[in-house]
Amino acid sequence: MALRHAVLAVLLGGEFSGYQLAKVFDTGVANFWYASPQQLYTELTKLERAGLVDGQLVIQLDRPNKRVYSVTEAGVAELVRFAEAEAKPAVIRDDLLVKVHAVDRTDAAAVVARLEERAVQAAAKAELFDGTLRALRGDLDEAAFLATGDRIGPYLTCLRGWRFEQENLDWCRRSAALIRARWGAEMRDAAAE
Amino acid sequence: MALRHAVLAVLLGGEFSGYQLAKVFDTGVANFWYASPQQLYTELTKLERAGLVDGQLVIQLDRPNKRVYSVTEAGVAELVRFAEAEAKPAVIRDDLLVKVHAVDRTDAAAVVARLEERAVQAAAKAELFDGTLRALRGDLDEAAFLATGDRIGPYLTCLRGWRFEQENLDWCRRSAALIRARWGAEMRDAAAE
DNA sequence: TTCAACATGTAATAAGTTACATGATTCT
DNA sequence: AGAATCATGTAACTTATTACATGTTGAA
Repeated sequence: MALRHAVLAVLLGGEFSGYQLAKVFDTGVANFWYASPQQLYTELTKLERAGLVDGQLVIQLDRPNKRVYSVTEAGVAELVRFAEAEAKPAVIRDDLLVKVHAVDRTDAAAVVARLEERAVQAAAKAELFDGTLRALRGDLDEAAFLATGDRIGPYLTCLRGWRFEQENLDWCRRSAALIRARWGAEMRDAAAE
Repeated sequence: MALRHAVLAVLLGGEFSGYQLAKVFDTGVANFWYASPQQLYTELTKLERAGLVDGQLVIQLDRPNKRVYSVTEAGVAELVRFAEAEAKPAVIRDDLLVKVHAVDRTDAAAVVARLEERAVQAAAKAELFDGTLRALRGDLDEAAFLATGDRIGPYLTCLRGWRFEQENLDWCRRSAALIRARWGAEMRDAAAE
């Protein structure tokens, strides 16, 4: 009963097939929800049976046919109910932070490597979100778009995702540098062995 | 096989009972992992059977007895293996951002209310983490602590959590103000009905 | 004596992940 | 002919959530 609303919220932005949705959810939809393709296919089936979305077969000549979904009136009503309910605290589960938390007793060189990998990913995501924000704004500047644009919801969530990834990048770099500074000698010793 | 490492990482900081751990995980352990008490009790049982933690009964006169756990050598070895494995992308699932994403088609007043609730929670958490950071630093300033303190891992993760909550607070406030500005008239109309 | 905090679990259900399966179409 | 992308699912398994269940101790 949770993925359901995330899917409905994304489908407000237009018609999507399961495959297209899977790509959107794979990047984490501006960092607020992640779902696997398998989850999406089953969820779309459930949503359609519940009458919250409407699926239409699209015949394609240049590639395999697909089924695209759009939100029904009942689906919008469900989103309204959801908006009024209390928001649960966000669920965050991050492997990398567990590794950093334990760094003093494990393997500093390995943790630094993981931080650097994540930094690269964070930079890529920040740039991706930046592009999305520009596309949503169009010709308008941010203030004008937020005052007059037709859908500010996706813009606000994307802004949050963008800032999150920028902070992530900054934190990964600083943490890696600090760990290097403390375990530099040992890391060189280990490399020399 | 995921909560396991988060529990081990926290237990590196000392002995904890299931009940104490539950309180730590309830705040999200500096925003990198959330787990319910039920999960923790079952996980601790599994960890002890696997020999990764060691449980000791503590007789208490002033309150019910408890069982406190500490990480064994095998537990530390498991954390080292974990540190070297690739970090999975973080899982984030946030109800509130779904509500905001859909705000243009749902109930702006309700979403603003949820944003304000979250802002209060974020401010409280930021302050909590700030206190934790100060306690970890002791008399030292941040640079000195990071250079010479005996465990910087928990400090770095707490720093991340602190920044995250500050950003959260800022985003909630700005988003609420923007939504109010756009739907102010309608929100007043609805309130007047 | 009732409430809050301390303390620990089990069972049923829901959700999410991983592995398995298939097939079309385009490009090299 | 083989790889990449598009496209959609099912089944088995692992995790997480929710509901249930119990009991101690201290303070109001």
